[in-house]
Amino acid sequence: MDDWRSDLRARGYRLTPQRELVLQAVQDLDHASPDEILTQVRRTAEGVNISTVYRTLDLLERLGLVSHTHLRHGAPAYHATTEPDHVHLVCRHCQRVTEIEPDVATDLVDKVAVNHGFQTDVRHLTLFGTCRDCS
Amino acid sequence: MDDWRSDLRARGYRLTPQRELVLQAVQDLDHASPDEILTQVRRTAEGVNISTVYRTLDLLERLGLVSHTHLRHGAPAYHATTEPDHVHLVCRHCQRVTEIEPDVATDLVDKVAVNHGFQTDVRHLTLFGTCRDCS
DNA sequence: CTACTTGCAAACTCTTTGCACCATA
DNA sequence: TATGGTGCAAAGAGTTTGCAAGTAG
Repeated sequence: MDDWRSDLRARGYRLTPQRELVLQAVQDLDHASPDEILTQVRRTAEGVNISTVYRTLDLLERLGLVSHTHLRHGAPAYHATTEPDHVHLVCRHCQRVTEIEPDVATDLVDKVAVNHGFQTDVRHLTLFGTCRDCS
Repeated sequence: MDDWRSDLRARGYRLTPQRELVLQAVQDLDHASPDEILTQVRRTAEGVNISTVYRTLDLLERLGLVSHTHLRHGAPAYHATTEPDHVHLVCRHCQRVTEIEPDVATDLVDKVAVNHGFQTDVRHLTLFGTCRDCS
């Protein structure tokens, strides 16, 4: 929760305001696109550039602090790994995104591990379909 | 299997060589990107344009003849709906894509239907993680 | 013939990269 | 002060759109 800063430095990276702001924005926004993250960051630091956001998200993801999924067509959705894990339901009709408990996938994850030796990253699991209201 | 042609016309669309070729390419290639589909189509009809491929994939998807998922970063992967349903496993390390039987997801699909009233489209289900060889 | 389709080119969105300047450690 | 990081601008992928010319029905 706290000392990603030490970890960052321990790996030879520098702690910059941009990196703190991007991480903060990811935590505050939840499921934000790089562009939305930039907008949020710019509320505090106007001069920050989109390419810095991309580079930083990449770094934070490699450090295990953030993670991304593809919920919509174009841009990926980033969220902080400090949040509890969850699975996403995306409705193809109304585009609504719902977060649900990850344990609905336990059976699936186990079967795939046993049958195929595949370790599923549940945080990237997204189900596309039709929600209650649209069916 | 056969008379999508009648269906197409019944809905007021025209049957063009481009449409036949794109559908054929999707069936032949499996998991191809729009760009790969174009390359395949051009082996027969050189003059076909990428925008026609996009427009045609869109149409074929609306007619229920093809379907797409996001297996890699950029381009979507199209496959024919005549193929048996399957779930995709994508390894984040070696990028390998494996198709598995859709029944591993039965429990998940049922739970989500009961608990959230959500109808999952199993054909779009993709699990990201680490394959046996990479773990 | 007429309306639907296509090819072409330009525009757009999202992302990456090279480079000179800047700032952390 | 040395090296890693940033902003900027330009280049790249992937996709969409307007329009004139082509063609299926």
